[in-house]
Amino acid sequence: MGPVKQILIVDDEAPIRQMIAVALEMAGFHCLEADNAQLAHQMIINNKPDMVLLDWMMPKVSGIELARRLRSDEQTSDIPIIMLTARDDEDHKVHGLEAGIDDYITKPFSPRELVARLKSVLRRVTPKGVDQVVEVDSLILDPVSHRASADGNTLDLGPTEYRLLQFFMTHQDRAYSRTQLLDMVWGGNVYVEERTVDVHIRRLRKALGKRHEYLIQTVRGTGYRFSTQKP
Amino acid sequence: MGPVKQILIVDDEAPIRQMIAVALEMAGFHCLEADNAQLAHQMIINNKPDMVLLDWMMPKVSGIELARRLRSDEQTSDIPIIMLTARDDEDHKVHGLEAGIDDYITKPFSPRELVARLKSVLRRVTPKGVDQVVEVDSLILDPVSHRASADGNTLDLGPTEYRLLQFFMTHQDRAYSRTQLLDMVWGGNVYVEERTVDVHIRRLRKALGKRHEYLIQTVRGTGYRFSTQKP
DNA sequence: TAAAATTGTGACAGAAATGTTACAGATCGC
DNA sequence: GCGATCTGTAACATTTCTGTCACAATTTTA
Repeated sequence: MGPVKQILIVDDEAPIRQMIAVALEMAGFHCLEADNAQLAHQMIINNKPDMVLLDWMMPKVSGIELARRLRSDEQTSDIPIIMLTARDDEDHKVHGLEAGIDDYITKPFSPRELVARLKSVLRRVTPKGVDQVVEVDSLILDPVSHRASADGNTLDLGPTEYRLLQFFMTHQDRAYSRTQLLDMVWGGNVYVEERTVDVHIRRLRKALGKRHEYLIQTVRGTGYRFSTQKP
Repeated sequence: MGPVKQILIVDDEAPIRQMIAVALEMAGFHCLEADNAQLAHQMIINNKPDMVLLDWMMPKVSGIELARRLRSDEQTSDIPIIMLTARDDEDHKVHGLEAGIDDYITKPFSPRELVARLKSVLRRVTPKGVDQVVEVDSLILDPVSHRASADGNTLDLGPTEYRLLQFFMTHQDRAYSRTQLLDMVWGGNVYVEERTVDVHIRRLRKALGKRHEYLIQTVRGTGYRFSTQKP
């Protein structure tokens, strides 16, 4: 077991912070606490915690705002973030994903659940900020210029295909159901047939070409997965 | 649609147990019952249920005490617990939180409420808690990427074979009858010939290959068992 | 040892899931 | 308004999976 992980808890309500802190300490983590975003930012820069637990709703600077700032700063863009959110709001989830949130926990949650999710995220340290160029097997996605290219050639993708590819490239090695993809890529509250996902998958595969289409794998009975490891 | 969830109901009053059991069976769960903590503990170790419904007040060993024991044992610390409590006592809730209770239901409650809470907890806990990578003798099952591999090569499994393997890998060293397997892996309310299990076992063994097929052992007259220990 | 259970195995047809194509309406820049 | 894209669906084509059956192989029983 590696060194003790430092977790920064950011929430303006002291009781919640403490409850979380107790649970985490019992699970063998080391906790830092901050009751506002400014202080949190300071502590993050000074202490470089291994993860930040961030309350969505906070006075002044909101959690999501802080998340954006952390992501846009080279120095802090690697640190995984778990968002604590009071409502089960799909819109928020989508925005959160864009801001590079690694996971969500909806209040109320049990300490055990928190610890489990936290461990899961730590295990999967995918320190890719959202605004970072992602490269996979000479497939390059540049969110800044909003273009994807393979072997130097720009891919001709529609907006949806681009978002789909972006989502996949930042969430590799994980199987997603059609519903999840609709949630994450289309945005939760649209009603679209599940089969529509298949069609877009097909378009994306076609655009990727023979050389790269293997990256998008179908997981029969479940959905799809993006992985460099061949099926 | 995963395997059917097994719920253990622990309460010393038989009518309450039955009422709960009926409600849960109707909702598609599979129920086990225990009328005291000792028996419950035994059943939990033997059957590894997906969740425990635990009455707070019981003769001899109380519910909260059993919860603590379950939590402190590595083997059972993952199993979610919902506490059935007669009074709406805040103190208890706090103690319960520390003991890792996942939710509370205050008696009297409606069956619908119970099922709703139970599903909610399963939804929250199951994906992350159970989504642990399982590894057995260089056989790896990763529920997140929904992939099983042996010696680095992905196994080619159909959905049912995958679920079967997943069930076995998380329920090792215990023999299951064909009926039980149909309940757990197929889902209780389908009518399928028992021999069908044999066929899937055969397919799974084939997919595992010579090197690993020994893991699935035939228990003549009973069913099958998954174990690294040769018979 | 023969008969009876029990389990292993291969084949197959129907079912289910996914791939693929075509198309009509929507959207957008001009 | 107009052409070019892009989208979501429906319809049809393919692939893959499933449950059974019939028969073989193995173990138990008598």
